[in-house]
Amino acid sequence: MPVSKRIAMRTESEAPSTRIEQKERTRLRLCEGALGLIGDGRSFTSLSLREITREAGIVPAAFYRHFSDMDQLGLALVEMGGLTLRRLLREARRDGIPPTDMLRGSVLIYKRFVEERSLVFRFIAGERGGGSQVLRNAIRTEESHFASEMAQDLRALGTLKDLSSNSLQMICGLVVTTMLNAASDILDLPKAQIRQEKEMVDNFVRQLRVIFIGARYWKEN
Amino acid sequence: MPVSKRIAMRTESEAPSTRIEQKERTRLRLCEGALGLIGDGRSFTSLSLREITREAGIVPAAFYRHFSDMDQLGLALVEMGGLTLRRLLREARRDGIPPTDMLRGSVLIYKRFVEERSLVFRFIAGERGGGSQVLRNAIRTEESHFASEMAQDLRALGTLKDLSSNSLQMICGLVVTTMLNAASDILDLPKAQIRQEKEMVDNFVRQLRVIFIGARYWKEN
DNA sequence: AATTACAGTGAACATATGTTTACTTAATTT
DNA sequence: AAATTAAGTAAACATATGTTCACTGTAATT
Repeated sequence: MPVSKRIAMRTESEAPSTRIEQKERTRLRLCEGALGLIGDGRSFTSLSLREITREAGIVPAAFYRHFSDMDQLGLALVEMGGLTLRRLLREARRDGIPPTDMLRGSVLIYKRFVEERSLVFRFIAGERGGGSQVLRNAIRTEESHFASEMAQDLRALGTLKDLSSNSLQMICGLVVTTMLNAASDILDLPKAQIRQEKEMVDNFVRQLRVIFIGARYWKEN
Repeated sequence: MPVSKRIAMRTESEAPSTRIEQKERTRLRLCEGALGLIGDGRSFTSLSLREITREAGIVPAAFYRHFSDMDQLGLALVEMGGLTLRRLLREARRDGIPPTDMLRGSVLIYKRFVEERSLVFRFIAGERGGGSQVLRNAIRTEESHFASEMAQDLRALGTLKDLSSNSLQMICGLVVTTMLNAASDILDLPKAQIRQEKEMVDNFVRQLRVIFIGARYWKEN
């Protein structure tokens, strides 16, 4: 089952391999190993150090060259999750928002985005409420950064002009949690059940619509 | 560390103990043992059968007299969670909604409710997005029942008269996920940090307000 | 060219795990 | 009162775990 039968030090046509590059590479293999196991339907907290190193193709003891602890690996994954979320916003900024039926368009883009990065989202959605205190807090921080960036973008777009930045932040927080909840739903969609899929997307779109209507009519204090 | 040093069969002043009662009792001890470990900051998926039986004061093999599987124990806990949610609504129905500042009042009641049943809510909040597929689906079902009941209650109260029951269900779904997200926040509140506590409650209240404003101005299709 | 730093090895450790099997012992049924 | 049922026991099993230690080979530094 281990995904890599590659040995670690022998640089087999992989790259010129400076030392730090090589270290980076196996560090990444550890992260991806963990994500891979999560993809098999396991929760991060239930993973053992040994299966992860097995997956990464190194010996258990070598784990400690990269992380002092499973929690540290978890934090690295949270950071990957944060980067992923930022990329979502960056791409949205670049491509602009779909001109007609903005919300539905955005939701479909988001859905695709989640599906293409299913492992990271599984991890985030999974450890957000469960896992260890440390991870939960780290994820919360990442979420709130994400919400802040989203608020900035909305400001820049001139959406919801009348809201105080405080209120805007609070609303973006609500949007973010709704998005992450939806991520979990998206990932659990039975394959090729387009009926159920339509329904889920529809529900998601309508929930966001409710939030934005609420935001438009929001009165400070 | 095991919370019960009590032996199982010897009925030591516990009760008259018919056989089924006794079985029920240790079954409960298994559930509570699991919840207890979750309370220590562990996720359900990471618990082992053996620690749970240790906690319950029985021998590992005896576990199978009650559940064929850890997943089955999980499902029992989900059911407990469902019952807990129903009780929340039942009490709300009985006591009525706080007359002034309804939302804030409800939130404070909910907060207290969550804190008093922290273990069940930790479990639900934790396994909702993570854990096994089976558990996630079971929790989803429970959530949707909860949302339905809430919708019924809102109907009976004459709130949001103009909404189709479909839309009402969708909005209650949003409220429920927001509540469960908040539950996670409530449980992670650092003890006696009333500043942070106020802020969290405030945010929660305002998010719900946004949703209900959105609901009031919602137009079908 | 000689030295050093260090990512990865391999073996050993003490413990923990899930599941099975034959058993005991008390409540229930006959 | 005797026979049956079944919750809980005790021991054994094969495997898995996290962490340690002295090691090796090579890229990097001197």
